[in-house]
Amino acid sequence: MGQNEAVPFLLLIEDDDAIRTALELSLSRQGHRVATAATGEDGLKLLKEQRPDLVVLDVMLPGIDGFEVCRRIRRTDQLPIILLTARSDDIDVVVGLESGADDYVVKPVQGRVLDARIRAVLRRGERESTDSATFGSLVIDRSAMTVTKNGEDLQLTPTELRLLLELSRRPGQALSRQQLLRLVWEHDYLGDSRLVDACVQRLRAKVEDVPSSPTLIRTVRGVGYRLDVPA
Amino acid sequence: MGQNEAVPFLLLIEDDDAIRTALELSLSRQGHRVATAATGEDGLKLLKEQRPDLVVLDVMLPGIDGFEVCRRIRRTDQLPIILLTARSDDIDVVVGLESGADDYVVKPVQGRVLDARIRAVLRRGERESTDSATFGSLVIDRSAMTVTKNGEDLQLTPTELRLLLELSRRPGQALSRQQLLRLVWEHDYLGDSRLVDACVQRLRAKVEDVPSSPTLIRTVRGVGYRLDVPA
DNA sequence: CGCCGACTGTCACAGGCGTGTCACAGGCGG
DNA sequence: CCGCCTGTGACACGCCTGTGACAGTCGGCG
Repeated sequence: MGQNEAVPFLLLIEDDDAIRTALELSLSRQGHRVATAATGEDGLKLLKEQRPDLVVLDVMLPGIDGFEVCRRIRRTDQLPIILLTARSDDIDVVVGLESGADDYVVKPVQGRVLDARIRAVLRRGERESTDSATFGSLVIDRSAMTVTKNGEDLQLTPTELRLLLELSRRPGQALSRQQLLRLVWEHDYLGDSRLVDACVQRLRAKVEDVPSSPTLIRTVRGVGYRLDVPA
Repeated sequence: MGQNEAVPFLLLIEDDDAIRTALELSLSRQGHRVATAATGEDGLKLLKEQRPDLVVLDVMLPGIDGFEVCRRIRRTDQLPIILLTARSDDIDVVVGLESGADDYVVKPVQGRVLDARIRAVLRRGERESTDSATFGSLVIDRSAMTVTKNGEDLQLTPTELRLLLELSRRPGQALSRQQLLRLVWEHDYLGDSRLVDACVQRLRAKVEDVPSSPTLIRTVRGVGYRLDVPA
C-alpha cells in the first residue's frame, strides 16, 4: 500500500523539559511532525484537538501517570502508543502491556532508536488495516476467514481462528492470558485453568513448522504469548 | 461508477473541523482528490454537482444524520459509501449496513487506514460493475436475473436468488448469518432459528454438483458462509 | 553448579455446541 | 382453490472445547 507515506504526526507526552525538547528536536529532524505536552492532562487534551497518528508517552508523569493516561486513551482511541520508562523493570513491562501500549522503550533513548520503533509500530498499523496479513509462510485472510500455510488451507476451529486473529491484530505485542481471555472468549476470569495454553498449543500444532519449538507464536514467560513477524 | 480516472475523487462529509481538515490533508497526501462538506445538506448538493467516485460519511452530523444521508444517496446513486462511526458500536454497524453503506470505519481513523479501505472498496466496485459473474460452472446474470449451470437454466426461488446474489457480490468473503439476514431478509434479529442454514441448504441442492460436499458455498465454522471462486 | 519453585507443555476425556437435515404448516400468488 | 415457497422447530451427529492431572522446562538463588 503506502509508498508515498504521509508525514507521521506524533504526540510526545513527557514532563522533563530537557528530554522533551531533545526528543522533539530529534524526531522533527527524522521527518516527523511533533506536538508536545508536559502533563497527562495536557496530553489528553491535545490528543482530542490534534488527532496525532501515534503517542509517545512517559510512564512517570506528575498527576495521572503514564499507565493511567494509556488506559484512558484506550477507552476511546485506537491509535498506537509507545511507552517510555526509566528502567528495564519487568513490572513496568507487564503493567504497560496490560494498560494497552503497543511498544515499550527504555530511557535514556536515542532519537534514532525511538524513530525506528515509531516507524515499526506505524508499519504494523498499516498491516492491520489490510484484509490479509502475512507471517512467514502463514497468510491470514480476514475477509475470507481462512488461514493458509505455504499456500494450502489450514482447517482451524472457530476458537483457534479467533485466537490467531486477535494475536495477528497486534503483531510483536505480548498479550497476557487475561487479555486473550477477554478478546477471544469474552469473559473475564481466568481461574487456574490451562484454557489459553491448551488452545495456543492446538493452534501451534497446525500453524508452526516445528510445534515443539515455535517461531511464530512465542511464549513470553510470566506474561503470555506473542505473535512474531519473522525477519 | 467512475470513469477511468487515475486519481480517485472523494467527497468527505464531516462536521468536525479538526477531523475534516486532518483527513482531507492526509487523503490528499495519499494521492486522492478530495472535496469536503460540513453538513449533510452541503454534501448532497456537492454530490450532485461534482459527481465524486466515492463518499466518506460521518454518521454523527448536525441536521440530517449520516444514515439518512446514506439512504438519500442510495435512492438515486450507486457510488460506494464508507461510513465513519464513533466507536466500534454494533448498533451503528447494523444500521449502517441497512442504510446501504459499503464499508464502515471506526473513528478515530488514521489517514493511511482510511486510504486502504477506500482503495479496497473501489477495487471491489470494479468487480461488481460487471453484469455477470462466473463461479466454476455457475453463471450469474445480474441483469437478466438468471442463473445457469453448465449452460442450463436453474429455477431458483426469489429468496434463493437474492441469497446467491448477495453472496456473489462479495466473492471469497465470509458472511455471518447476521449479515446475510440483513442483506437478504432485511430484518435484524436472528433468534435461534435455522433460517439461513435452511435456505443455504436449498440453494446448495440446486447449485452444487455434490450438495453434501459443497465446493461453491462453503460453510465457515463459527462464522457463516462464503461463496468461493474455484481456481 | 545444582536444587527448588514456579510456570508452561501435553494429553485424554466427557459434555456441549454448532451445523446439517427433515417434515410440516402457514402464506402468498396464480 | 391449489400449489409452491418459506419459515420453524426438532433432532442427530461430529467435532470442538474446557478441564484437570501430570510431566517437562526455565529461571533464580544459595
